[in-house]
Amino acid sequence: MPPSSTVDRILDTAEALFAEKGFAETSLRAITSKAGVNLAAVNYHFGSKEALIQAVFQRFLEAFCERLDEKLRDMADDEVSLEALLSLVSHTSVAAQQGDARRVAIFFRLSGLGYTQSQGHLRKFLRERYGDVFTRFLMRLQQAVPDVSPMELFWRVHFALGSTIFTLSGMDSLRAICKADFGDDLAPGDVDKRLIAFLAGGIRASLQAS
Amino acid sequence: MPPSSTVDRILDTAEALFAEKGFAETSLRAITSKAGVNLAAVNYHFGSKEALIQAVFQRFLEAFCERLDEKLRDMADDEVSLEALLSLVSHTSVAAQQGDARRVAIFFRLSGLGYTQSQGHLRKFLRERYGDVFTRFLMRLQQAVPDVSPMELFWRVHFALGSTIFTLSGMDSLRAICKADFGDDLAPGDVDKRLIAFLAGGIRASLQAS
DNA sequence: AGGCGTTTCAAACGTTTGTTTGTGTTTGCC
DNA sequence: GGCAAACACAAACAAACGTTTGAAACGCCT
Repeated sequence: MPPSSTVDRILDTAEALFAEKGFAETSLRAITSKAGVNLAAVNYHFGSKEALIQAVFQRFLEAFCERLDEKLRDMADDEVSLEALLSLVSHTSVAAQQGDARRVAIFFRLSGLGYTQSQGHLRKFLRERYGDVFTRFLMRLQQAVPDVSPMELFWRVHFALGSTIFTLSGMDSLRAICKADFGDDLAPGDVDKRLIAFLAGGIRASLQAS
Repeated sequence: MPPSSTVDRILDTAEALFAEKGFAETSLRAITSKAGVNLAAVNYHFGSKEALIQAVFQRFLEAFCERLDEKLRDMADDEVSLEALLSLVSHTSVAAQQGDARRVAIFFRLSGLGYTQSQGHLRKFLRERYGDVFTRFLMRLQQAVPDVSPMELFWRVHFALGSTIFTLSGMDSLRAICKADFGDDLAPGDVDKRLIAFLAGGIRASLQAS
């Protein structure tokens, strides 16, 4: 099967299973048997399970961060609206996964797991590797909403991050519920639009004195 | 040690360890040894690890849902603002944990884990048990923002849920980062206020035609 | 063809997991 | 005081885990 090597088959299967069940709940035997490769292949090609997890993230985030950074540079010093910046993240996610909505969902699901699960090695790995792209994006956001103080923005960005990861993690289930309850079969793009409106409203909200 | 029985010691220790590391990553041996009870005690009193997880959630949510439902009934048909409803959830969480901020953080952290981890038994358990309280709260929300269509509200509530769970899951780390970066040592209550303002802004946001 | 580095494979390794067993120990009730 | 029922305990259980091993198969180069 030349179109997919052993390494790729492991990565493809691992990212799907990790997204579905979590890291600790996914065994190497489950990955290798579903991928049709030998059990020892993971340790041979990646060294350990921990390294495999990092490799999965790296393949995801490399493409995403590269594209995002490029777009941010292209904008130079232009004034960019808050909505445009949020849409940029959305579009970059989709583009980085070559338009495959299923993979986009996996991408955010894994991001959420990476944020909540794992007691250290992953967070550290992600921070060291992609922290500065995040910082550059944050500065752009600050330009778009100068009325919001830096500290306020810090919190609101994390609020927004929570919404995004949480929503897109379970997007499939939520769309199914939506269809069942309201008879409305939304496309993933429709959800994005709604989410962006929500986030923009929240980030711009006035903080009442109290 | 009469003030805390074996069952309570197991529940206390389990909820703390689950919140810290996740369900799969926490072994029964870790729980029982830290709790100072025999390994077999878990299976004797709860039946299985899965049942222990459910028992931990039940102890948390019973108190919370009972209080929340009571407050909702007290409001009868009064007009209640969106902010007041969101604050109600916040205050009820704190009250249900007897004001212990550490336990409130654990509560939300566990909620997040329950939502993302576990492939079914927990979500089903939670839905069957506490689904109607959630529905009643949703109806109140709809009264507070009649301009938002039911389907739109459905999505925005889940966006808000994501923010809340995600934020309060990692509140401690975020407060530490905030202090390091801005020199501002926020109390948990301050975070709540900011979060509520963000959520209200998002839920009320206008959905631009596009 | 032959030798060599790379990759695959079945099998086994030592741990750790959740659970069960059998035997004490305590407890409350008549 | 004695007798069940409820509980605690050390020990062992089978299963699953990540990892390692050594030999077989492959692709390539001269």
